[in-house]
Amino acid sequence: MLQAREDAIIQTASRLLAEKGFEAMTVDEVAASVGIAKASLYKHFSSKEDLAAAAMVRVMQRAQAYVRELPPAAPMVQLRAIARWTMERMLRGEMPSLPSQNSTLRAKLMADAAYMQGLMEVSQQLGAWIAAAQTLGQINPKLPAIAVLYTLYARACDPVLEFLKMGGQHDEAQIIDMVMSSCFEGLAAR
Amino acid sequence: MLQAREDAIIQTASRLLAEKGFEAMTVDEVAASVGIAKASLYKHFSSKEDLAAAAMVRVMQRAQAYVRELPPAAPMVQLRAIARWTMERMLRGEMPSLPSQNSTLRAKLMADAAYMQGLMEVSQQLGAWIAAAQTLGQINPKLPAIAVLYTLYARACDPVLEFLKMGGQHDEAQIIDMVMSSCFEGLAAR
DNA sequence: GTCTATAATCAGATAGAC
DNA sequence: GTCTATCTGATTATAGAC
Repeated sequence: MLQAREDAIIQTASRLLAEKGFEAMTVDEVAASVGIAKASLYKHFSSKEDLAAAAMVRVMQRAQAYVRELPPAAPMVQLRAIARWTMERMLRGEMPSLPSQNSTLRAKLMADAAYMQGLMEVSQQLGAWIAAAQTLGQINPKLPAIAVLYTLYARACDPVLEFLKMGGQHDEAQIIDMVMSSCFEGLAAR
Repeated sequence: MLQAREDAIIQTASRLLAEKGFEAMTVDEVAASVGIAKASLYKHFSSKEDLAAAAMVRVMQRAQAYVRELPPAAPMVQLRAIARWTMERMLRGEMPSLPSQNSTLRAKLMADAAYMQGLMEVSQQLGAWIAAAQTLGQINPKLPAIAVLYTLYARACDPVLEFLKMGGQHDEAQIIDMVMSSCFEGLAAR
């Protein structure tokens, strides 16, 4: 039940981080939303940064699990699946994207073994699929693999998703299809 | 000279907004960086939000001027030019992208005549070029024009640019070429 | 472990002299 | 218009009872 409580805290923090970002999210708010006192939250996480880091670790572990459990398929299929999964998470407010600027928070993550292991494993698997897809002539071989990797990661904080959602003209499935198309097929006609 | 001072303040704020975001940027910091006292800054801008809004207005007016002064060319050429200009600004730290979450700041911008006029004019011009390019079969006609527009706007805060820059493996021109390629031609090989 | 209450700090905004 | 000094409120974090 301690584990369950911590999970509830992380889940709430994750949602608020996705909605408002690290600076705008307050610890009071997280505690109130979970339904506990702030001091109780601090028994679980020793700082706001620790809490945010825990949220990042959790989403990274989810990504790790997703990548591991993908059924065997062509590399391009895997890459598309990852992009889709990432965008689904984001549209559901489950993607706690941190400001890429906050250096102390980033330093904390870079020192976190669980986070780094997840990041490494996911990046290596994606890197292998990207290289394979390029060899097969399915991914543009002129793009450095690192640029492809970052482009896929960037789907986790693509503002196009929320702008289109706010517009209210399309449902989530349509929005994801559109961004999938512009990401893989590009804006230019084929 | 009052105008010049205000310009200096806005320029500094713009840079800091690009570097750290609205929440992390402090008014103390802006004032110190300009070389004036905080109270003096408040004689020019009545709140931190006003200051950020002024920075957004300025960049919007720059975009407006850029679009207006583009020499006549095929619509696809214009769209590519805009995307490139946007990314150049961003890489130079001159693109004060606001967190899309801050609602009071967004409300302020939506109520700002100068900002809205710039946004409207730019959006209408881009919309016309997008429609023309689709008619010519140069932009994917299956993508709604609004999705294309948002995708172009999103280049102003694309994290791929700064990640690749941080990597240090490529210079700015190469980075922009890569992101231009993934944006217009897509990740998939042609 | 949870709570109430409080300390400590930081940042936005202002007062008032010059 | 600029400054120094200060106010005010919000927020992170902790103390100490239960």
